[in-house]
Amino acid sequence: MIDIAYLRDHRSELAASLERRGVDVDLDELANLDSQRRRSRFEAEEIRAKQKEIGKSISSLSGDAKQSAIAAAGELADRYKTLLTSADALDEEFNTTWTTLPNLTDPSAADGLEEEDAIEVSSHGTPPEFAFEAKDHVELGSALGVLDVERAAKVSGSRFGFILGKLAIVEFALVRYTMDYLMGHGFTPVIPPVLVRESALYGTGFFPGDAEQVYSIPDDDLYLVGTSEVPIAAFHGDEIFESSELPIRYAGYSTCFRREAGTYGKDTRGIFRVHQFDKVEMFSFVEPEASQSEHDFLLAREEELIQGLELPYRVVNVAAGDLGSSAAKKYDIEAWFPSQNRYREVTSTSNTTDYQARRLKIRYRGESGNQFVHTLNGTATAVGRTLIALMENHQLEDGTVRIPDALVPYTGFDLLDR
RNA sequence: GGAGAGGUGGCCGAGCGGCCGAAGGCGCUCGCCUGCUAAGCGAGUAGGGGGUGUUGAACCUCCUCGAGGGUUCAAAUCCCUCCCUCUCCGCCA
Repeated sequence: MIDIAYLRDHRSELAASLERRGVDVDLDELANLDSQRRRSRFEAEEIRAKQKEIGKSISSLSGDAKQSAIAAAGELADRYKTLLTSADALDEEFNTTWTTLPNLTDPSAADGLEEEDAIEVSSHGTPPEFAFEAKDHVELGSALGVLDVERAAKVSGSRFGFILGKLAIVEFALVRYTMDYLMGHGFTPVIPPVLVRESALYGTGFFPGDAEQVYSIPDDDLYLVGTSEVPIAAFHGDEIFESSELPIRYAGYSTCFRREAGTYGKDTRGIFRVHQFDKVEMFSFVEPEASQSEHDFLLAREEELIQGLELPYRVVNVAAGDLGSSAAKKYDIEAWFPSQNRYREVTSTSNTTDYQARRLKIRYRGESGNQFVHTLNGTATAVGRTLIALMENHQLEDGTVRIPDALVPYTGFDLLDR
């Protein structure tokens, strides 16, 4: 959630940010509501202070004086209760709207509302030219017996896959490759819970906005996370760091679950868009002054990781209207997918500034008192899509796949074959 | 799943209707002292909201002793519900 100071003192800046995202909110009305709720709370507190003052004197009084003090305090207590109720109601009314507002938009985020409005920042490598009829990952994987989406449909429905044999080993290799690399850059590996309480999703900004994308376990009031960003961010909820402890960086490995509501008919082939996949996610807690450089740092890690896999890719600056509620700025890395003849997202890194920290109450002791940290996240390796990119880009004429040198120490083989 | 115990400040731990946002200890910070270190002495040390106000001073006030309700003029203290932790038993990767 955004600092309320923007509503009170920098309203035009806030309005401009919301407009860039295509969000329509009546800020004047919100500001009125804000001052109303503050006035209401002030009135309630004044009454309460009087009530407490009389209350304190009661034990030292006796007789009629005592009785009339109790009566007076009782009357004030009733008034307080009424005033408090309306102050609470106003707070709730205000928060209902305020917490749905997306983060302030970084001025350097690309303009536009759609995915297509993203601006290419750079590109690396060149798409492969095949001297033969290239296959897509489903054909390659099925023929090698390492990928089975048909039986997955039988067992679990559409948008699932079985990963088998050597391809499963490639997953483990990718994860270990990624972890080794990130540990060398100060990240602590984490395997977080994938079932979380509602508060973790609310705190990270996925609730209430994106609730329809999240699997729920109603019997136990738990939710399956769509990314380990959720449990890792919430890991330090309600904590106050010493500034000497920052930055703190985690590399979380988890399965991710996504309902993919509203994507019917989109990316239906293979395991490009599935309900369940594994991912290594970077997550940083930093001081506010450091968040921009940290964002660059995370992007650099993503680039080095994908370069190590010898995949052609480009980096795009995501458009303001496509950022999601918590990101102020976001870069996507899009790898080349030969079967689609275009670049598609494989990783993404967001600077969520203090948006999640404010919701989760994650602070640090700064020189001017406690303030909110900034949080950032970035995909290190999204296993499913990376497996596809590896297969499709490094396929050989006989339907086998070359394993890039960086992975061979982890796979123990240099060719994905039967 | 069954039986019991308990959740208080960074940590340990007292308090069981008002003088308690909370004794004491540890830790930490600052200062003093001892020519290092250890020890010692003094002071400080929870978070958040609102108001007056400065612009990164101060003051006033409210809330918070697991969470949410309730009783009372007054709740860390009494009552209810929930959550969590620990111990024992059972089951289990």
